[in-house]
Amino acid sequence: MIAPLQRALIAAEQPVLRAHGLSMWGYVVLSALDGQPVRTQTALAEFIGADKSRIIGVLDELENAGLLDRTRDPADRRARFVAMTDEGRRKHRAVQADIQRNEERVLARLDPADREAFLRALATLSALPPTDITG
Amino acid sequence: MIAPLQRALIAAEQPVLRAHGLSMWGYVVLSALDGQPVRTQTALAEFIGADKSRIIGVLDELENAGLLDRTRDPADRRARFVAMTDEGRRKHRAVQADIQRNEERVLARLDPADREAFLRALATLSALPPTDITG
DNA sequence: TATTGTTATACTCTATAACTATA
DNA sequence: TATAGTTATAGAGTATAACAATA
Repeated sequence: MIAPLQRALIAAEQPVLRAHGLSMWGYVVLSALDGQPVRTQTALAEFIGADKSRIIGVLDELENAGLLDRTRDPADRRARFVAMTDEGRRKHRAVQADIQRNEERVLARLDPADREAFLRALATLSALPPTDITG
Repeated sequence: MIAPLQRALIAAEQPVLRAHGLSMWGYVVLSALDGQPVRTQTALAEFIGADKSRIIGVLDELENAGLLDRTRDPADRRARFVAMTDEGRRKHRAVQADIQRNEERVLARLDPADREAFLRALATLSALPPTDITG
């Protein structure tokens, strides 16, 4: 049941992201940086369930677009501190608002009590460490 | 929230499927055939959200393993009627039982009311035509 | 020697376009 | 001419391994 739902939700996000000039991974990265920045790209990649080599092109694009900054950690010049810029925060909020507007429309299909429980359950399950699910 | 949950659930299914000698798509096809067989492979592919060319190798494997039959429709010799064999049904039930046992364990994290509402909401949303979600 | 970020390479998946056989 | 199934090819996405800089 989750698979077709996710497929449809991704399809719904696509035109919104395109309108904002963002890739799916770009949005995922910005979402991960929302709130707290991150000390290493490796940690960022692991957090979003991607390989460290996979996000480099994404970070390049986001940096070129002025949506985030990569600054070397003076204490360990190997590491690159990654943080959103103000423009990145604005962009992320705008995209998120567009996406959530559509999600609201979809969630309106549920009766209010189920909707609350659904989101609560989803939050609980998605926050579990993957090993708790794989066993 | 759905993306990481699905990733973890797929990771959990992988060893179970491997133990039964089934691929992910193989399991999806068997699940789709559970209950009613299908008159054409194209319809089957569309039903599971795949391209018709993508499931051919899967159908070959399942047929070679004796889990399904492909018989030509006498009324239209282009079409191939696809149906599970008894062994296919047994295999599907066995795999499904293993997978659901793990899902039960995960769902036990939710309190019973949320769990019921979660499954009900998921059934509602996953049954929507994709266009209802994309808008 | 180990780790961070990067690049290069290979591999897997998937989509698209031909091809056949039937209609 | 159109459709069902199949095959072949190309493209995207992903993982793996090698590399340079720093620790």
